[in-house]
Amino acid sequence: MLDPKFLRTELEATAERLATRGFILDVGRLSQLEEKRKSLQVATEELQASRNAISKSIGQAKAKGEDVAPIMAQVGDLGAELDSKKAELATLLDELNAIAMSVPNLPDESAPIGADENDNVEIRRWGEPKQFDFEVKDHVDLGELHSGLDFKNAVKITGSRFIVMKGQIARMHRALAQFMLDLHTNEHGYTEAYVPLLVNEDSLLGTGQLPKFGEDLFHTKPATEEGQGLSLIPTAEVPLTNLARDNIIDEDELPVKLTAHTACFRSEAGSYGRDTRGLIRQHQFDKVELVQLVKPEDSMAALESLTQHAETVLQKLGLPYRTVVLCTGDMGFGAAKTFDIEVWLPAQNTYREISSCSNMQDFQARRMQARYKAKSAKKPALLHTLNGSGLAVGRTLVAVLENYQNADGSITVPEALRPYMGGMTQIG
RNA sequence: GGAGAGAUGGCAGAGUGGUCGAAUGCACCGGUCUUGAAAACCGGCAUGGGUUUAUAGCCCAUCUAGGGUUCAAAUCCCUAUCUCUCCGCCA
Repeated sequence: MLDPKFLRTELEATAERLATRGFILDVGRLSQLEEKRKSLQVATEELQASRNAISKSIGQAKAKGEDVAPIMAQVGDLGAELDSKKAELATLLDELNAIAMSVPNLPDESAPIGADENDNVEIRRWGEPKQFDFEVKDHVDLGELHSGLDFKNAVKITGSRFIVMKGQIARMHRALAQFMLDLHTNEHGYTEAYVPLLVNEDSLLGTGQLPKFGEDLFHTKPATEEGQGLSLIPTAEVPLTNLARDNIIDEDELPVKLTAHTACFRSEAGSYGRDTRGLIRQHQFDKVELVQLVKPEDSMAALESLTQHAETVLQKLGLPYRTVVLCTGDMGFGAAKTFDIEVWLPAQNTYREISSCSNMQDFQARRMQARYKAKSAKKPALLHTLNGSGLAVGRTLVAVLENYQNADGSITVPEALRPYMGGMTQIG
């Protein structure tokens, strides 16, 4: 949620900045509603003030044993008038709030302006894609070769875009998650967390999945007036960031750095036919998430370090990657600035997204009322929140299988992973 | 699943219809005292919103949440959520 002041006092400038990300703000409607709100709210509050004053004088008169009938007469139909004004105001505020909750974050000045992913800007590369002197297999073929990836049974048990893993492949998947968690907790200063995989609507509103993107989620109940029940998390960003909801954190405790390994669930509505082969796009996948809660002045530096933390995973695994900064048109709803990390996939002969690291600034914090108290400050101020994948475990498995394959179809185990696989150096 | 009790400021905890946004204690901030600290004493200390040049004043709202009764609700009624105790069940 943007600072409501932007929508009141800097409406035109705000609309222009939002347009760079392809969001059209209905300036006319908004200023019209805002004007109405102002007069209606003032009128309502004045009515309330006079009602309060009269009620108070009734109380005082009664205490003195005076006759309250004349004062009671003053009340007249104040109540009815107040009720109708209140109801009118509530409707108006609901409408304004619905708009406010649906407006995406303002892009940071440093985000390149562009329309879509073609306008993203590569900022660095690490590692050289390995040259293979044989025809490379993709991870689906490699997985089947080792009886490790079983798409058929997943379809039988559940449906498409699910996976059954077995044997050494399943073990490598587990090893990857363990390796990532240990790296982030031991070397990058994150605190490991175990969190619920089902969350309530307040949490989803807080991080921005709701109200606009409910169809991307799995809900435990069909959506009704009463709600949609609990929802499966699309990312651990939701429970981790919501830990700060309605909290005032002491300045001394910042930055808060949290990591969690969870399953993530996405309905992938509207992505029919995209990445249908393999593990790239699943309804259920594992991810190690990184979340930071920081002071506003620290958030851009925190985004750089958080991105480095994610990149370190790929470096330790020896997987070539590149990092791009997303243009304004390609950023997520709540992000002010985002770096995507893309890992080299030899079978696709391209770099594919394996992590997305974003600075949400105070966008989520405002929705969640996640604040901190500085010693010098009189009042608590909104935190800045950041999150990133460190990394998507399934996609990392894909990258390891494809990048570490040998001519005979065997897979060399990356050195960093061996301690987590009982010292094993090769699969198959 | 059954029976009962409860939810108040950062924390603890008073308050059962009318100057209650809320006693008191702790914590916190400032001051006096002290070489310094502690103790003691004095003072301050909720949040959101509106209006406004103003983090000045004034006003509105908030005692888990949502409804209701009333001129007036922390206080009475209804519903939901959560917590605790006992019983049952259970990894």
